Amino acid sequence: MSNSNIRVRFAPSPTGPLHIGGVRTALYNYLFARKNGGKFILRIEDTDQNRFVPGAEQYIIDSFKWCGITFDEGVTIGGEYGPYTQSERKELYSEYAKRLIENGHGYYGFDTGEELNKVRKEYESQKKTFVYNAEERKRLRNSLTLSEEETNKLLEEGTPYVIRFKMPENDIVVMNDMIRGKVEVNTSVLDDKILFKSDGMPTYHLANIVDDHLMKISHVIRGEEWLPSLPLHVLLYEAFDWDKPEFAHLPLLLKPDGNGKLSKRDGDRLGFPVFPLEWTDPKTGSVSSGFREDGYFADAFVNMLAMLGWNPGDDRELFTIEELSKEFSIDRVGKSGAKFDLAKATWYNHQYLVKKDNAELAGLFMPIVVNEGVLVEIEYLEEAVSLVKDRVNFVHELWAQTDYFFKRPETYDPKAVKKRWKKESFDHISKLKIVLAEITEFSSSNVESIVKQWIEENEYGMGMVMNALRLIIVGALKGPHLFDIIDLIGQEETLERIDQGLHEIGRKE
RNA sequence: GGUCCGUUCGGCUAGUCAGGUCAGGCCCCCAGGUUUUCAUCCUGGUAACACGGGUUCGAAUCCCGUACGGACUACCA
Repeated sequence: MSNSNIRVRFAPSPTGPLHIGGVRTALYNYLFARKNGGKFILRIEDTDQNRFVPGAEQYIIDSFKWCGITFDEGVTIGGEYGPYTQSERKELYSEYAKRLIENGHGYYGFDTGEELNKVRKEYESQKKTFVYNAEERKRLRNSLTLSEEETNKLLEEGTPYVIRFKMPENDIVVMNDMIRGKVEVNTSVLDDKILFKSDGMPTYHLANIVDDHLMKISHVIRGEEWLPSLPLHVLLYEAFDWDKPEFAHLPLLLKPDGNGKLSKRDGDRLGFPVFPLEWTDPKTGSVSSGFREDGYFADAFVNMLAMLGWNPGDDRELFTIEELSKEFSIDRVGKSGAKFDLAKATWYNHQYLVKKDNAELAGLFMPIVVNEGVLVEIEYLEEAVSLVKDRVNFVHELWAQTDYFFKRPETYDPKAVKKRWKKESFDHISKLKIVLAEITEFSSSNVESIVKQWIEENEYGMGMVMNALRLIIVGALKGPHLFDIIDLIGQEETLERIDQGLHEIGRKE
């Protein structure tokens, strides 16, 4: 299926780093566009001048780049519906706000923030909630209660004003959500939302509708937190007499323990990232961890995120972003919130790590090895990585599993010594060293067959000798197939480690 | 408080729209097996339809109610 009229957008506000819930929303938009042959647009909604955070926009762009989520139009790439930053479209919005006043769907409000707060407090003290609605607007300072002359006078004097939406009274708004189906709301519970602020900027509601219309957005796919404002948005489209896009409200990403929306605090508290990339707050200097810096692969991260709320309908769980682009469908997005599960995220990373080829992993591992003060050939690293990759989840865990490939044991695990270093061990290993020294083809399989044969001929007991040998080579009872280790470190190193081990551990009484 | 949304194993979920297999899979956890060690791997296991009504021969599935949870309720998005 391909439809060039399908156009979706992701419209973040540059108020800070993008949290993984936002990344998932963007991902679903991206997948929806790809699946349907549509266009994906990145628009920056920076209509709140007070909350602007330097670097946030760049962070968002960098995050998507890391994830492999690309845009067809938008900031930094352009397109025929630009500009794609709302502050650069400022002039547009007042024009549309005024159009609403002209056609009777909007009005000027002259109440100041302080006045309104005062009223709110009064209501609160009476245990009532103030809402600027059809009832209350009759008592407040606006172009509905003021005469036309008074209104014009105030306007001419430069009195600060806002433009509000004139919410219809007692009307049923019927909406459709692609995920939830039919939703109905009575307008009498809605308020007269501000569409245009006294600072000359539109609010989200106005800017969003105007831009979605002008940018010919066909489907609005966004977080569930927007569902309560859907009636307003639908009414706005109707007030402008514009065609409405389709709406899909995605379920929220929840904190792993308990309930509630996943937040930055949960990450700090439970020790996992909630942001794709590390973020340093420009004001406080505080650093928030990122999935990338924590060692997650971008493809694993994207896969994990995609499956939090969507599934293909069968048992498959591993998908590249390209595969997701072919399979994704809004129909298969769930209705309920999904708790972020760190264990599953780790599992995903493991799956991708195992699938990566050894050369790539060795390349990623090299800086860590160098940092440990070890100089080795990349080929040697590849061999080591291939032997242990299935026992780690992250590249940074590789060192703990491979350090004995690069340096001789500094200690010999006391527990292991106690358990596996028997009276006969010194004698066995001393003799075995002579056998090993005589082998000319020092390959894993050849050494294995010679050593095993030697053990059997001498009736020493496989476990007895092998554990002692492992202890001497590795320093502990861990690691992959011992003959693979011996093969990799080589004959000379093996013999030297035996000498060192015999000397260090000594005879057992 | 009000409005809206949601509710299947500990977590992610399939199954719900078109009622009818011991409610399936993955992660986690537990046990066993393989192994010279650890890990991997293999096998098996514990474990759920929020509750109460109704419709029906039959309900996780349709309807109503209740409970619980969440989101929203700014001149923020």
